[in-house]
Amino acid sequence: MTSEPVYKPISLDVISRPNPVEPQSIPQRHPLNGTLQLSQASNKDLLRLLYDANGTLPENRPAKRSKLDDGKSMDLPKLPVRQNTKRLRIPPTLSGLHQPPPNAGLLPSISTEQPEARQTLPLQSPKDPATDKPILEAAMEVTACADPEPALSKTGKPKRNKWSDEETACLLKGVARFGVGNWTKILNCPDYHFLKRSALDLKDRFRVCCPNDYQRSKKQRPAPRPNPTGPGTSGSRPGRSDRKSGAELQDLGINQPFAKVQRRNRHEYSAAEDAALLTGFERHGSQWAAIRADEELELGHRTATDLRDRMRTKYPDLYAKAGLAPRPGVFPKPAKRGKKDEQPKTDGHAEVQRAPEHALALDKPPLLPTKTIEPIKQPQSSLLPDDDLFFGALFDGNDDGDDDDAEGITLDRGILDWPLDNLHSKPPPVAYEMSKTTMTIDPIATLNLPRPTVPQHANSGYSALPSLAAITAFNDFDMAGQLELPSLMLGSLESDGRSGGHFLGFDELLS
DNA sequence: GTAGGGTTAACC
DNA sequence: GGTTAACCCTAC
Repeated sequence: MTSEPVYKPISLDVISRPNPVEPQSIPQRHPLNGTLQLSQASNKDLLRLLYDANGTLPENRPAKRSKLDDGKSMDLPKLPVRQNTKRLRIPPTLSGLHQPPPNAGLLPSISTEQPEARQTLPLQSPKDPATDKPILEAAMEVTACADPEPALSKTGKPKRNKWSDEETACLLKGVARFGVGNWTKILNCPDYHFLKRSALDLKDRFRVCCPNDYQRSKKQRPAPRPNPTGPGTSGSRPGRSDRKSGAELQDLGINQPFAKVQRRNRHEYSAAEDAALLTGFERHGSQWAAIRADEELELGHRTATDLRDRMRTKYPDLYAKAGLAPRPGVFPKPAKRGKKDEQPKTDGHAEVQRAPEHALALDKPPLLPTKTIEPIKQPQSSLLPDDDLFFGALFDGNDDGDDDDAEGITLDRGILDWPLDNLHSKPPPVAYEMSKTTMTIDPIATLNLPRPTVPQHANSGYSALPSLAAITAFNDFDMAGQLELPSLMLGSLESDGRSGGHFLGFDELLS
């Protein structure tokens, strides 16, 4: 009887042992509740779980951007994203601060008020040799100039923000550089500085300063520069007009007539065009190019996008019935000043213009899957107070001056100490509690997830999240009471890159 | 080519 | 200054 030599493990064996946290071919079990987890799962596997409890992936997934509303699921409120605006870049260490933290109930409410520290600046400060003022004081003046608090008049209304000569000079230089009509470019150009102006403000100001140039840009014909000897041209009120003379423009280095930004002239739609568009829409659906190419309709002078826009504007109900998203329009528009009681017209469906009854025979089945859109989904409103459904101002880099109350959120430094000071306080028993000043959210309770069967952590009072397998094991639970996984986790299941999400790897998700 | 959404002119 | 709608940009 020969005995095998005893194998002694070497360090290489230890190194080569499978990493317990990496995906393996052997099905792993949940470390807490022992639930079998999927191995080597792909995003497709995950989609199967999410779409169908039986594990079948629907072949007809929703088309791009056309969300199926099965009435069983609800959407989390999405952050409005504005294109062409510079979104604030959040440092990696701060990313996620705009999302509810895992234990939001432990954190104090976030105040939008200015920190008190700003009012308790040290009195002594080194002096700026240029101005002989304390540097801090000078800095505060600059800050106040760049972002002034809206001064209130006696009537309580914000005072008119008069244009300074410097602002006007910036505007005129910008117009000379970018052309009449490129107001946003001028506004966003770092070379020019404006005090809480919108692109509309720039246009209005230019119309005041250079009415002839503004009108000429509309008519697309050159005109001689106005009298360079004095302000105001034809019909101006001497002494009061802000019109800029040729000499003043030349002082700013503007010697050439203002260029006009390339933009097609507007053409009103005639009744015949609208009728043809409706006919084309009935005939071709949202194939705008086909409508345009339909010679019988005589809409070839409009672009496909023009036709889409007109349909969307003129007949939003028909447009929506075709499964197309309505024009965002007024969202996120700030509430009107002094008309807070009025219901803002935000959804575009409550007051849509009706198409002529004769225009479309809607008794026939629609060309595209119909989609009923509820103005407000009640479960959403139970998640967050109405006031908090608007997040746009956080990322709105284009302050047009109307968002006077849209101050940036200031995090109190004490926010980091608060959880430690309240470590032993119990979480709120309900999903959220809201008073006039504070709101706390327990995201776990809010998600209404199935209760896990695992034992709770000793002394912690909190339960571990159930495994994904445990969640998806519910085949017959009431979907109406559940939430879709938040888009922050899954990126976008619609492959809509605009949402900025991405598919998380399965191991990422489990982690 | 289409959809979503931003920009701008015109009007009040 | 607010509203509306035509025009425009860009991701997909």
